[in-house]
Amino acid sequence: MLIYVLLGFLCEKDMTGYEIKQKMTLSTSNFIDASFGSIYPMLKKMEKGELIKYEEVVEEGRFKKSYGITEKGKSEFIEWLKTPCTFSPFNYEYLNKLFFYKYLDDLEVVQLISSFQTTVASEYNKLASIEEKHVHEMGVYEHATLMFGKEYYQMIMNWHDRLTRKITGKKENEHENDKEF
Amino acid sequence: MLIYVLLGFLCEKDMTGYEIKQKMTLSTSNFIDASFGSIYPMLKKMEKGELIKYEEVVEEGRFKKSYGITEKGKSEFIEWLKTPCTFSPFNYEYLNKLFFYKYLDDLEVVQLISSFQTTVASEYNKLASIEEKHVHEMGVYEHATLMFGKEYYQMIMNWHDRLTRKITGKKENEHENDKEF
DNA sequence: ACTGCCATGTAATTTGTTACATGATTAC
DNA sequence: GTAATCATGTAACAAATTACATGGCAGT
Repeated sequence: MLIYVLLGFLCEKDMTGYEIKQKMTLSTSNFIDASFGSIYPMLKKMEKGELIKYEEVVEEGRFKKSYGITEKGKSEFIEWLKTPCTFSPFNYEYLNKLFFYKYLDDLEVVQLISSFQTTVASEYNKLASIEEKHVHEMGVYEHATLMFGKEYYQMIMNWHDRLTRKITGKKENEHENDKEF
Repeated sequence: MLIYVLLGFLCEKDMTGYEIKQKMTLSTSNFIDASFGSIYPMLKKMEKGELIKYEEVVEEGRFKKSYGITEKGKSEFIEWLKTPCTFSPFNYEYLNKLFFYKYLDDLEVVQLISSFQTTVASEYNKLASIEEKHVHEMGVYEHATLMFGKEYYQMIMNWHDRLTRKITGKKENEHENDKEF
């Protein structure tokens, strides 16, 4: 979902395709790092759909297209942001969204996270039940990949718990010792 | 890399596309779970490339294509399996390979895992250095996604450590208390 | 002069998905 | 008889990649 990363970045300020790519490499390469070959055509497509607009500028003799988000783009982005994630283990959609949660209210974020936690927990349980039924017929490596899934989900749940505590703690100015997150 | 999952499954025994899909859902859906719309065309393509062959059989009045791997397919699969993974966070290639590591020697596996550990550690360090340089200009959520990456890599390293201990422990009949993996 | 970075873009290809279409068997 | 499962397949579409192509500026 490259489109939403681009919209998210353009929410903050106007940028060129090149600048967006740089920012992606720095801050989102962790879960998404598109190439120029997908960024530029996507920007063009979004411009046609009136989600973004651009000005042609010349800086230091260099030709640039400075893209900015439109009202239509902004509202479509926020709407996407508010939609709860369907979870799939190697789908970075939720990180993509979470990265931009600053554009939502704390309360809304906590609710979204909580609903996501439920989904993750149910995935964890699915794996746990597969493990229970089929461990005996599983080899070391098959079992290891299953453990990977379980540990992955567990990590996500812990990570979410810490994040939630950080958000609510920040809001209610709690005692919680949160320096560590 | 659907092709290698299919080859991997067919290494074990002859199967129909339908059976493969079932097995995937049960055992690899954790990291890959292709649809019929990709399995069947891929099987056809692999058959043309002589990586697999099939027999038409009729069982319980049902028409089936029972696919089996060829020597060419087997050697291409093993070659792929031996190639060290290029790591990318939301790329399940290494799980895909690891799932089939039973077809390699323990020694080879330990070496592959060890080389992979190095890659993961270097990714972890990349994130850590980004964090060090840019925490001050990062919002809560941006930081959270970065922490996700770090914790994810940490989890992988721990998971690999346990797996390595299990493999070497098994081989050398060590004292190690490995019941827990 | 040459290398590296800035900046944009296209074309071909890869790798899948979803939706559709068919038809047989099994269990209720 | 009808719903679920077994079994295969195609067509249209989606989302992104890699490789290629262009050109200007800045520093050595």
